[in-house]
Amino acid sequence: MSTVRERVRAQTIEEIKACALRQLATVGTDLSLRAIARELGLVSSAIYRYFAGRDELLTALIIDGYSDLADEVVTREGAVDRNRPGDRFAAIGHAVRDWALAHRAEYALLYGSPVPGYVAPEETIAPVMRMNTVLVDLLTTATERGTPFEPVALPTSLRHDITSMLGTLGRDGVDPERLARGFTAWASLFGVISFELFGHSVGITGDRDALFAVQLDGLVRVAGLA
Amino acid sequence: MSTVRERVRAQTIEEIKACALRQLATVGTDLSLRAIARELGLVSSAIYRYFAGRDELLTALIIDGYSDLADEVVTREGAVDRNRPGDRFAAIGHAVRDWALAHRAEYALLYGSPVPGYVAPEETIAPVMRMNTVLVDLLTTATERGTPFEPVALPTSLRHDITSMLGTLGRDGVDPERLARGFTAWASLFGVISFELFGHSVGITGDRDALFAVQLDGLVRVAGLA
DNA sequence: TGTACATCAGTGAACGCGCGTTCACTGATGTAC
DNA sequence: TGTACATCAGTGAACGCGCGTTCACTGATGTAC
Repeated sequence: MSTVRERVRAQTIEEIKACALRQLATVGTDLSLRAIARELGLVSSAIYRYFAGRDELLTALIIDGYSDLADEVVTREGAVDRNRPGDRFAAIGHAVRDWALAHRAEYALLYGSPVPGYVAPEETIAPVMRMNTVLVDLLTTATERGTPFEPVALPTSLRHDITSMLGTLGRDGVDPERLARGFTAWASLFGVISFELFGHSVGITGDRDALFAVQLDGLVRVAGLA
Repeated sequence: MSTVRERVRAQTIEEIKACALRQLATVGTDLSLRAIARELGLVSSAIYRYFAGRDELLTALIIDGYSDLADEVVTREGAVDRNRPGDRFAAIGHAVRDWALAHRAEYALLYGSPVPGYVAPEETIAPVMRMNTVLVDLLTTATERGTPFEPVALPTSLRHDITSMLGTLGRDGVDPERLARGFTAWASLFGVISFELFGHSVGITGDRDALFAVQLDGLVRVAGLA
């Protein structure tokens, strides 16, 4: 192990990413390698020792973002009684929102408009999956415990697709109807958070926390976990 | 009325905006005045006869976007029985989604991540208000008809803020609880649509229309309008 | 209807800027014997 | 422990590019008398 060099290298990579995030926070999604190099006291071409180009850096940021968010969500949700899926959903909701408020630029990168010209490579799938798994786990528990949920009439095509997806995940036990409801709440959660972060909730109240708590209560109901 | 000149001018303005939209669709939010001029066969400085700068063009696009969307929503919702708030909400939902699918770039401009460095001027408030009014109108009808909704315990600060906002709008009749529920469904609607458009719903089903219909059904329930 | 003047669309050159990426290089850090 | 070589971080100059905005200008369209 060529420890010294390797440790320094890993550290520089972290510095570059941290700097990129700071830039995202001020300038938005169009980040500049030259500006990063400048801020780090490097010459612009030095960045290429660490990342093959702009897109590779973006990919690293996205992967880190999903991973960081998933970590947060998993630990916060893990602190709640496993047998109370509604509480678990609420814990997830608060975790996502808190993370989003603390990492606005990263949140926008993950859940805002796609970055023009950038196509996410396959490596990003795994960390996204971690997030999805949290939801599916919770719905699995709800299924096992027989938590009642408001029924939906799924058209056969949809029911078929969802069932086969659940099969792929090894979760045949979960009702497709329950998953449909759960996914609606899931997408809604990000909608509610994006509305707050992107400035569409202005003028309603100054007490953002209270508003979110009430909204989350509504979403737990849609998910059929109240 | 200097008709000829004025008509040509108005037409050129429309051409510039149309070209800008086409650019947004391919390149994303960072639009280039030079590229627009090029495509229109103009010299880059000519644009300044029509718009004071990039930001003014962006503002025009945003205002047009909200207006166009509001038009669509208002007409589609107007075709539904006034006395069925649930159906009205569903009509709104479908109208927003159809518009979003047909105007992806514009939708991202309005409801995606904020454009870095751009602050929306006051002129954008009015068209946004038209959208909000559609929701409030619907909730007013629901109130008048006494449509039942799932109760929420609003903390006093929130209840106070919402009540005073309703007062400002001249809608004192609407319960703050109902508005909270309605607004949750409203934000959720955009969340569900953004999820689909921004690629977070991949892998669930190919039948997007069916999925949305089911999700919308869930949202009508959150809104307490089922 | 005809002329003198004002308005305004569009030109073309120039300003100063920042960007991503390449390339041959220096010099320090690590490795093998 | 000491030397010869390989690896690799960082340099600095250069490439070709596109951008927003300004300015003094030409020439056509409109207006007033």
